[in-house]
Amino acid sequence: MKEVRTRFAPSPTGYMHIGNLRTALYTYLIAKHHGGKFILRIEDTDQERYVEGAVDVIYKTLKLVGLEHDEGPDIGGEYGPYVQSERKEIYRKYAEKLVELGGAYYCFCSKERLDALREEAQKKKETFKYDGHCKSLTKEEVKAKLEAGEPYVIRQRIPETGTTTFHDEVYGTITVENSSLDEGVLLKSDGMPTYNFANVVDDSLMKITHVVRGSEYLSSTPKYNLLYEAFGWEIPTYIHLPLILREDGGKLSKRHGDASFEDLYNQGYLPEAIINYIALLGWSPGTEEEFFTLEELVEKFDIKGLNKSPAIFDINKLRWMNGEYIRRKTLEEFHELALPYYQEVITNPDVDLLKLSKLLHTRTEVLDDIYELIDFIAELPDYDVQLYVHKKMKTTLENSKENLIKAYDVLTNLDEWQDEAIHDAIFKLIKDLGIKTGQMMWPIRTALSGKQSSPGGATELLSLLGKEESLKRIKIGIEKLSDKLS
RNA sequence: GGCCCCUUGGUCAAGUGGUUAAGACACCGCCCUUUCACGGCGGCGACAGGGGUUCGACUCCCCUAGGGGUCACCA
Repeated sequence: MKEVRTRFAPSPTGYMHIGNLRTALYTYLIAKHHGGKFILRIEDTDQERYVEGAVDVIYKTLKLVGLEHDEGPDIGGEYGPYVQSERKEIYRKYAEKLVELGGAYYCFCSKERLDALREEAQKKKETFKYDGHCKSLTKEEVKAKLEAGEPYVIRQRIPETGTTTFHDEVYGTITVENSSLDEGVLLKSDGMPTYNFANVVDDSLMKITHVVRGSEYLSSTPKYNLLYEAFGWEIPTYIHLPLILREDGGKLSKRHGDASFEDLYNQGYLPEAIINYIALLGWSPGTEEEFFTLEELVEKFDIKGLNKSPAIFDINKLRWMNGEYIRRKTLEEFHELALPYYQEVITNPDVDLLKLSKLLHTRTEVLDDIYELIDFIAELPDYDVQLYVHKKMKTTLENSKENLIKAYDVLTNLDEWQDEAIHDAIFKLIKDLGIKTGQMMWPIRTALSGKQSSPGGATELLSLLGKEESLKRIKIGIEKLSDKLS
């Protein structure tokens, strides 16, 4: 069997949404599973959509998630160049050859004429199809127009009758009427090819064996087949992927502000978690496992597990999975990830950051959660005293105040500010007073955090904030309660 | 609208003629517990509808409905 070669061919829009990323992933997996090559090609034939720095976004993303390509613009390869705008002459040559072969023809129709045609079709509620106006131009007429310097495009010639059939690995065999196919532009008047032409030429020239792309290309695939046939080229194996949809069922797009890989990454989603999650959107290993490294995916990936129906991107599950990835890291690894967040907001030098990481490790699903988790450490929020009242803890404004005062005394006299010592001192106090644990712990925790919930209980927070800050906050709590009660 | 594709719980998703129709997320409850989280246990919840085929359909066929894609000198 010949070497499997797949390609990921994004257009540089500066935005890689997760649908694109998943296509890249599957494309990579298919190649690597068979020990083949994964090629990166930049499809920048639309000069108007050129975005500065967009190619770098692609490199950066692929690198972050570990999808290393074997050939591409940055590393070269046997079949370069790998940027379509640099292959302009190649397309022209093949377009002209296709005209000779009878698979295409020159078209000199103006934009105005085309627009009028389109408008007319719309009025009659018909699908627009080029009317073949220039199809019957004689060789001489074409030559004359060309020599006169008239702008032109090259269009694909499609049989008026018959059907075209292609086979897709996931969708099966699909047949369409040739009469339903539009004779689209292959070579634009600026000399650049359209995607429809460039992808076929490049895939063939670059010896791509498996064409992997989103199912939005399913409806134009018959035209590509006709092109391959006209050139006498071998038709690749098609693998169309089901789309990933937004929560509301629409297609993912930049316009709708759908999260790109970059957005997710910046919010603190881990690349490996993102990859793992999207691998499972549209594909199933057929087992109950759901945690996979890239290497494992390479090993387990099988086209047979691909789904036909579109999948909705569920940020909720990604969140959970990301949290799972975080929890599976060692404390030290997590600490390293969290440190930059701490440094952004925490100025109190008494705070033991490693201890903080211990508390946040199981409470962080996405790194950005850390901000909200630690905000109270930097500054005690201006909380409502009603926070002290907790039914289950059996606390009231009155007993909270009393217990806080008692705790303040005990803690003030505590010299050894260590977890165990703090814990023992408070529990001794609770025992001496004969009250319920929560009646002491809840007020302390509340005074320390000023929040309904906090990462860690009273003991942890006392230890974390340090003696000085802790006493300060308890005092504030006592004052707040006194004010309210007076 | 034409053409193409899709249809198992809110979401992902196993299932390929005979199953109590898995599992995961979310949600709910309980346990653990000094809040929250983690963890443990349990619960809710689905084969879009209608016709066939068959001894028997989630599984095969047809129709309807719903959803999606595509109809550019964008990819």
